[in-house]
Amino acid sequence: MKKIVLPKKEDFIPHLAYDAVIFGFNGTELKIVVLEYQKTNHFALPGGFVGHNQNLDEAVYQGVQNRTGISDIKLEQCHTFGNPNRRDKKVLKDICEVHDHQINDDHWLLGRFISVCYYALINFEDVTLEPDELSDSVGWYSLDELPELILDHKEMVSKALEVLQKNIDEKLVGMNLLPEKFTMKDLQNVYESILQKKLVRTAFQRKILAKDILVRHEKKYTGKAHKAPYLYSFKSA
Amino acid sequence: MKKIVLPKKEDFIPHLAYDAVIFGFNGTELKIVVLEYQKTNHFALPGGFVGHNQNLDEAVYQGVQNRTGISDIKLEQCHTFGNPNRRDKKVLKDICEVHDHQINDDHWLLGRFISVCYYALINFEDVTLEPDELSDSVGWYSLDELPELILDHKEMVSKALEVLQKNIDEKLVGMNLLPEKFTMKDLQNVYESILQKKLVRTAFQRKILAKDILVRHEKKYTGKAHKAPYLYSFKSA
DNA sequence: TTCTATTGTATCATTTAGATACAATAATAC
DNA sequence: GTATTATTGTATCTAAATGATACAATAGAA
Repeated sequence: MKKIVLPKKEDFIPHLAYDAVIFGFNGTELKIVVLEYQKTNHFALPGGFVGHNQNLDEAVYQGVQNRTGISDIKLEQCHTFGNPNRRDKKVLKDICEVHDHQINDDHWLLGRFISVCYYALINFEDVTLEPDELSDSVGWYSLDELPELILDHKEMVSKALEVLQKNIDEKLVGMNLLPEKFTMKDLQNVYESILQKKLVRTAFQRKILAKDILVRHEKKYTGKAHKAPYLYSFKSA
Repeated sequence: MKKIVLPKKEDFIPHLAYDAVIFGFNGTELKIVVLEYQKTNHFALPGGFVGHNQNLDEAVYQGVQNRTGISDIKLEQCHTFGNPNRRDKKVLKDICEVHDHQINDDHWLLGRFISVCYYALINFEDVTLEPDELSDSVGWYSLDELPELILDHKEMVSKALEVLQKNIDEKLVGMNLLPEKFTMKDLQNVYESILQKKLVRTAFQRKILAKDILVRHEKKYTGKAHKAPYLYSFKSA
C-alpha cells in the first residue's frame, strides 16, 4: 500500500474547506460524483482546502478540474456550512488507519472546519474520474441511490440541488450538462432530472423555443421508426 | 479618546469573518445599517468574527443582536466572498491611527479574510443602534443614498438585496420588517421597496389575500378623509 | 403500402396577472 | 345635515402564460 501524504497545514487557510456537488447527466439521469473509501465504508463529496493567497472560487475550480479532468466547468456557490458539530474525528482516523498511517487527535485535519459548498455542472461524457490520495475509488451515483455520506454531505447535496433548481431557467444549466448538440428531448430530460418531476412536452418545447437561446441544426437519425428530432445547440452569446 | 481594544486573534477562527446587511423598514423606505468611521471617512457594514467553537449562524445572530438591541431577527446567508484581493490594509490602519493606536503591518486583522455575508431583517421601530469599539457612529441609509463602502461591501449589499428579492414570496419577509399589525399598503410598500418597482395595488391585494397568511383585525383610523384600511397580522404558524 | 412511435406545431381550455370600474367610507368643507 | 375628496376593498374585464388535446409529418419496420 502506497504511503499517504496528507495536505500540509501551513499551505492552507486553517479551519476552512470547500466541498463540491459535481453534477453530470448521462443522457437519462442526473448523477453526482462520490468518493469511496471502501475499506472503511465511508463515502464523501470531493472537497479540498483554500491556499493562503488563492481565490476561493479558483480553489474549487482547480479541485473539480483535477478530479474530473474537465476544464469547462460551471460553478455556483450554494451555501457555507458552519456548524461546529460538523466534524467527526473517527472518519478520518478510520481512513488513515487502513493506510497504516497514524494521526494524532490534535491533528489540524481533525479540527473544526467551516465548509463552502458549491455545485459544479460538467459534461458527463468527457470525464475521467481521479480518486485522491486517500480514496480507493470514485464513482457516479444517482440522487436516489446515494450511499450514506459522511458529516453533513447529504445536506450539501440537498442544498446544491435546491440551488440548481432555483437557477434552472436563469443560468441555462443545460449548456454545461449536455454535449454540443442535443435534441429537445435530451434537454427536457435534463430539466426533469433536476426538477424531479415530469414536464408537459409541448409546453416545454414552446417555452424553450420562445426563450430564443437555441440554434436548430440538422435532424438526428437514430434508426428508430419515427420522425427524427432536430438537433440543437445553445446560441453562443 | 478612549483606548481601543482590538479583538484577540486567539479567540476567533483566523482569516474568517462575517458581514451583515441589516435591513429595516421605516414605513416608507428600506434602509440598511452602516457603520461610520467619520474621521477617516470610511463606511462599512457591521461584521465580526466566529469563535473557535461557535456556530457560524450563531455568531452572526449575536453580532446583529448586539448592534441593534433586537432579538427577533430573521437571518439568511447570501454568499461567501473569497477573493484574496478583498483586503485593504490602509482602511484599518487609518481607523487605528485616529485612535492613536499603532498596528503592525503583519497584524492578523490586516491579513486575508474570507467573509460570509448574511442579510438580517429587523423591526426598525425597536432598534437602538450601537456603534462598536472603532466606529464613531452608526446610521440607517437608504439603498439609493449609500455612501461609498470599504472593500467589497457594496457588492455584499447588492448580493443581499438580490437574495432577498428571490426569497420575498417564499420566506414571508414582511413578518420581520413590519410591526405586529400593519395595513395592506404597508405590506405593499415593503414589497415595492425590496423589488424596487411599483406593483399593481389590486393585483397585489388579491395575491396576498389568496396566500391565506394574514389575519384581518380592526380598522385603522388615521384621521384622513377616506375609507379606513383594515389592519392585518401574519397568521402565527 | 400499411403500421407504429415520436416529433413539431396548432388550437383549445384554464389559470394567472394587469387594467378598469365602482361601491363603501372617513373625514372635511359647506 | 349634505356634498366633496381620497383611499380602500372587491368585482369584472382583458391579456398573457401555461396545461391539455389534437393532428399532420415522418423514419423506419412489418
